Amino acid sequence: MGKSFENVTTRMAGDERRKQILQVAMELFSKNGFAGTTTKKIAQSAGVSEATVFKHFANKDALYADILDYKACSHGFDNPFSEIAEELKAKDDFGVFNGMALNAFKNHREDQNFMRLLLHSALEGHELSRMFFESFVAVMYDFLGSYIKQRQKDGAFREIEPKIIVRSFVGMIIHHSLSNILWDREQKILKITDEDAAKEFATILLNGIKK
Amino acid sequence: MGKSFENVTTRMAGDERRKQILQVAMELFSKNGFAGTTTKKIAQSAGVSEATVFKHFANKDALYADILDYKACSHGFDNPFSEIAEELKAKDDFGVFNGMALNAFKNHREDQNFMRLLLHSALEGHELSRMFFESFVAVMYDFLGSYIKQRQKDGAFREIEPKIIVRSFVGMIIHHSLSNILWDREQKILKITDEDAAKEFATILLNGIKK
DNA sequence: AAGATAAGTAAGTGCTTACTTACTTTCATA
DNA sequence: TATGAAAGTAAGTAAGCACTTACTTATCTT
Repeated sequence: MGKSFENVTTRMAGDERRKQILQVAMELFSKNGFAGTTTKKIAQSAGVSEATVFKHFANKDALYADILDYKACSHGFDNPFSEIAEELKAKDDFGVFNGMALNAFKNHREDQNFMRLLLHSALEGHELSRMFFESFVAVMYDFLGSYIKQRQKDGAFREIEPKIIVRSFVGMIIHHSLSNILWDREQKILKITDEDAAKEFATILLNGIKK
Repeated sequence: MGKSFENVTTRMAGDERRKQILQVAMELFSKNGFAGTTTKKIAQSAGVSEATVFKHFANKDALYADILDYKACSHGFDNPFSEIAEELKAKDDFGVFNGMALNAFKNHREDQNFMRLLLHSALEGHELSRMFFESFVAVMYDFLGSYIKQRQKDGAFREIEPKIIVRSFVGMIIHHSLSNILWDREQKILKITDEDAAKEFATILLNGIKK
């Protein structure tokens, strides 16, 4: 008795197991960093032997790198502007900035592990960090920067270097999310809904740069 | 020949050696994190044997913990408002926010290793993170928050929850420093002097919250 | 039902890790 | 100038690391 329960087959299809290992590996890497996470722990958390982990991934580095692909394809760093396409077209400035912030807060909240992983990889100087930066951050600076430039031409915003404006706004957003993830999980310092935070940040920024 | 040079005594007084080991250890921990830094590397970087490191520190954990004491006591998280006391008294709003930003940028620039160490410790859930948060961040939110509240009473600022304003401004500052330390060391995305950045951030924020 | 293929593992490999032991060298002071 | 304490080390140790080998099971195909 009992034995039969322990003996239930846990064999999975290759793709399924791969995904499962990636999932638990991301959680561990996000908690303990690359060097702080052992392949043994990953295997244990996934409920397989270490050898199985190395059947699915050439080595620890490849496993780490594949997390990025996995994230990029599944949830994806899809264009953060697809969600605010209408506002952009309509030049609804509040809609644009408010929407961006709301979207970011939602993603950060749902993907705290990935946020932590990105920070770890930035500190460790891992390539993941550079890839994310180039394929996401730089693109966002360009895109939002060019929207701001257009609105300056329209006479809606003051003539400030657009990238400074982007940095200001991104700073508000990232710092707010990081505060909630890293330092003030219980929101002792500032308790506020995502909606209110987005509204306030967008308002402060837009008043700060309007003509 | 040569021998005599290699033989020059490098023996140090105990306290001196201790400090030197702490110094190189902090650099390594800030680069590679706790798990990513080996006691062997620390010893090599300090130019002593591993055994010597363990003569001075009971174990790797104690060495890490002592770095925090060392930093907390030496530079200390001293009050960030002592440098802008005059501006605060004169209610020179631009002076206050510009001065805070400039001060922060200077500290972050001079102490990149400590910034990185703080981030590592936040991710690893180390006590250093909590200590820093309570003795520095929380205090700053209170202090700057109460200045803002006063200026709202004076009719200078709009009635926004002061802590949201603090978060906005701190976000701009921290994110700018972190960008320069972690993601964009060569300032490919945004090249700007500390002075200009402080001025622009202060201007955007003050226009964003003024009545 | 047989054979091919893929999922999975027990038991290693050589290397690195944090840490120790047993010893030598330096140097201030009596 | 002899001595004792402190600075320093060479050469370990056991445990842990990423990764491999040689093998066993399960499942799908024909």
